[in-house]
Amino acid sequence: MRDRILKAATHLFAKQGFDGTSLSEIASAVEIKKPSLLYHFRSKAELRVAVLASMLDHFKAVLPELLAAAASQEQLASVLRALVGFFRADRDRARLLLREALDRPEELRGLVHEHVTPWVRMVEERIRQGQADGSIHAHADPAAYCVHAIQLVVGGLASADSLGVLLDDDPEAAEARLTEELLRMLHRGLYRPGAEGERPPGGE
Amino acid sequence: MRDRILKAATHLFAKQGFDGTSLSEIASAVEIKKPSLLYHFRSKAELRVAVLASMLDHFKAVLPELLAAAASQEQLASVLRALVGFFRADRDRARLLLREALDRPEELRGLVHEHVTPWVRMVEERIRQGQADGSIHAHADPAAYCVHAIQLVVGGLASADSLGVLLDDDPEAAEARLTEELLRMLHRGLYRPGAEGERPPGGE
DNA sequence: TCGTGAGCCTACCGCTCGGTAGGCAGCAAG
DNA sequence: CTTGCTGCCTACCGAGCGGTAGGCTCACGA
Repeated sequence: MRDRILKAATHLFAKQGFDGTSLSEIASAVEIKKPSLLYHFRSKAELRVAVLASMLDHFKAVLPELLAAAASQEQLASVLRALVGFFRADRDRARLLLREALDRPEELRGLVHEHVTPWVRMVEERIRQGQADGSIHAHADPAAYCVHAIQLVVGGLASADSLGVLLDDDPEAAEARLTEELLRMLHRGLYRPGAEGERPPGGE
Repeated sequence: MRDRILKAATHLFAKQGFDGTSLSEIASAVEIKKPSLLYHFRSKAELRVAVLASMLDHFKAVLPELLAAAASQEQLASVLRALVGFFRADRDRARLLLREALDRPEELRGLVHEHVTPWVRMVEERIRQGQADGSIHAHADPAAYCVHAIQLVVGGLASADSLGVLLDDDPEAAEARLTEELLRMLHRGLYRPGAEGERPPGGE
C-alpha cells in the first residue's frame, strides 16, 4: 500500500502540483481514507520528501549506465539518449522535477549538486577530449552545454503538451519528431561536421 | 492600485504558484486588505486571467520587433536575442509561463496557437531559405527547432537558480555564461560553419 | 448642502485543508 | 483465550481559504 500511495502521489503532484493536491485526493486515488494515508506517511511534507526520494532512487539506479555511456569511447549521443530514456520512461519525472525547480529552487540546488554534478563533470571531460582532437567545436562551453542539454530534455518532455501545437502533427507524432530533432540539435550543437564517424542520430 | 495588485500578483504567482499564493498575501504585498483587493478583481480566477493577459500584452508589444527581426536579412541570432531579451527583462515571465504549461496545458495550448504560431511560421520560412541557399543544415527540422529554442530560452531562465550550481561561477556570472552558450548553441544547432558571414555571437 | 460613487475597512460566512483521537476487525504469538 | 500489533475507519479539531455584507470616509458635481 505504501508504494501505491507513493505512486499515486507522484502522479498527482506532477499533474497538479503539491499545493494543488489534497491528501484526501491522493487517498481516494488508492481507495482509502485520509487518516489511513497519514498512518503510512506522518504528514504531507513527509510524503513529498518520500516522492522525491523515490524518484531520486530511480535516477541513482540508472546513473551507472549514464556514467558508463559517458566514459566509453562511443559518441556522446548515447549519453543523451539514455537521459531522454530515463525521463520518457515516466513523464511524471520531468514534470515533478520542473515543479521542484520552480517551487523549491534552493532545495533542488542541493540535490543537483550532489547527484548530477559527477555525471556532468564526466561529460565535460569527454567534451574537452573531443575539443582536443578537433571533433568538437572549440568554442563550446562544456559545462553550460550540459546544463542546456538537461534543460532541453526535462523541459521538452514536460511542456510538450503545450508547445506541440506549433507542429501540425498529432500529439504522438509531434513528440517523436521533437525528440528526434532534439537529439540532432544537441549533436549539431557540439560536433563539427564530418569528424571521425560522429553522425547525427536521425540520419540525413 | 489595480496595476500594483497585478504586478504583485504576477510576482507571487510566478514565485509560489497560483495555488500556493493566497489573496491575503497579495493584498498585504500592496498594503491593503483582502476585501479591498476583491473590489478590484471579482475573484482569484479573474485575477489569474488578468495576470496572464497582462503578460500576453507585453509579448504582443514586442511581437512586431520579433517578426521584423525574423523577416529581415539579418541572421536569425537577432531573433533569438530578442526572445531572450523579452524574458530576461522580467524573470517572472518565464516562471509564469512554465507554471502555466504545467498547470493548465490545454489553456496555454490555445494561447500558444494563437499568438506564437505566426512568429514560428516566419522563422520556419527563414530557416527553409537558409537550407535552400546552403547556409543551414539540410537535416534540421525548422518547426521542431523553433520549439526547442523557445523551451531553452524559457526553461533556461526559469530553472537557472537550480541548475546554475553545475557551473562553479557565482550565480550572476553563471547566468551570463549560460545565456552566451545558449545563443552559440542555438547558432551551431542551425548554421553550417563558415557560411556567408554567419558568425556565432560570442566570437571565437 | 446634499447625494453619490469610489475605495477601503471590519466582521463574518461556509468550506476545505492538514492533522488528531480513539475505536474496531483481523491475525499472529504466548 | 488473551495480548498486542497492523491497518483501516468515523468523528472531530483549529486554521486558513475564497468570498460576501455592510458600513465608513472622502472627493466631487448638482
